[in-house]
Amino acid sequence: MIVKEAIRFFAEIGFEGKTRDLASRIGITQPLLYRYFPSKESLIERVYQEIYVQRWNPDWDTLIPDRTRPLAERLIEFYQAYSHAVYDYEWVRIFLFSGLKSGELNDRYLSLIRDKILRPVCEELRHMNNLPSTDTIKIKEEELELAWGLHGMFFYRAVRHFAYNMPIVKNTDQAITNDVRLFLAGAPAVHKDIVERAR
Amino acid sequence: MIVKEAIRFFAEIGFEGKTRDLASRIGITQPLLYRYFPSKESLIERVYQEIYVQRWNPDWDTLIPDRTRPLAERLIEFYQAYSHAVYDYEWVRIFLFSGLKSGELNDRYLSLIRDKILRPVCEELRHMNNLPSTDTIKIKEEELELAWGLHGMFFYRAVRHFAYNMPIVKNTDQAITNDVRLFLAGAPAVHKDIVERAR
DNA sequence: AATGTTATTTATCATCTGATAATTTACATG
DNA sequence: CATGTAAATTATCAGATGATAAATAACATT
Repeated sequence: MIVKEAIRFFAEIGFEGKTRDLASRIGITQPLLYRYFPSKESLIERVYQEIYVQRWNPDWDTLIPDRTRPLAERLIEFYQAYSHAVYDYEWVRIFLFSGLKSGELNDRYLSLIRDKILRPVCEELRHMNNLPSTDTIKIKEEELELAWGLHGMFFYRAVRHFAYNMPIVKNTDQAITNDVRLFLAGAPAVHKDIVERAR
Repeated sequence: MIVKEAIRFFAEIGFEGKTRDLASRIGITQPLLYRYFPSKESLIERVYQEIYVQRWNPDWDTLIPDRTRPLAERLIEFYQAYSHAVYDYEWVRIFLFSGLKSGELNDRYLSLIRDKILRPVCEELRHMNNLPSTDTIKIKEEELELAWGLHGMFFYRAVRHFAYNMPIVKNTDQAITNDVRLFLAGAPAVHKDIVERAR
């Protein structure tokens, strides 16, 4: 109960939220928190762990590189599934709070995004557009930045909604579909130049 | 001096930053702050004002709708110019902190983005792709959401850099150019369907 | 019901924090 | 140089805040 409410509480208020307010929300007294957690900091650590756990489904590892299916289909399926895991009030806000605080914790997760989503996307884009494989010409920063653009379309929607409190788009799945289609239709126009430039 | 350092300070620490720490940074004593500002809250208000001022250049109003030039050229010029105004440590972080805190202040600014950037972009996209004008068929939520995608590519880069502390991309102008080119090349593939669906 | 153990609350501490009052320093003006 | 005013510092306050200790309530076992 403490952890569950702490996640909600810190997501809403930020980590400067007072232990008394948290306790009052749970319906217990403030010192009771200290029977279960030695300090506020340790409770926050627990919140981090809880929040970061199980946000990546191992099935997704094989989803993006599966060339038996059209890339658009794979990316749409992936981002729709992924959105169900991370398009979430608590996750988005705690991720932002944590980033603004130190950034340490986000590093791990951003590496995951880069290695499990963006690099594979670059590889598939190369393949789709008949460009040299990433073995012969390795992925360039500028190329990865293009893929971050796709991720930005996706994640900025969550930022607008959960951090800026903008009204939610009616059909998220449709918006994701549009983003991916636009991205894949537009990528060839710039991707080739980027790879050429990299030679 | 107080305001200048307060901006830097609150951007770094967040609005929970202590007045003593701020004073110590400026090199003055904490009570002296209260000679110039009646409360911490009023100082934060001042920081808001200072930060939001002059972030929009009136010249930009006519830049995006100027059909004598190619749309790509206009959008690239706009976003490169715009990035010089807002791609900034203090602005991005205070905007995020303020959003996470209440969202009130961001509303005004997001309305500006919508009305001065995204709606014009939708109108130009309609024109470029020979779709009905926004007078006959008004801009749909889903269509605006597409344009938010472009903005997301742009702004999420700033979030990654200033909130998550990711290393900066070497050539921001090139990245913006790529984003706009990709967006304009990809938009026709989805834009028509969206407008059709709106009928 | 008696007794020991665990869970929870009440009372409290030391420190921090925004804010104010009293005092001192710096400075401008004649 | 004297004197009045503004600027800044020192000394403090009241309430908040993370954390601890002591007391009480709840509960399980016999």
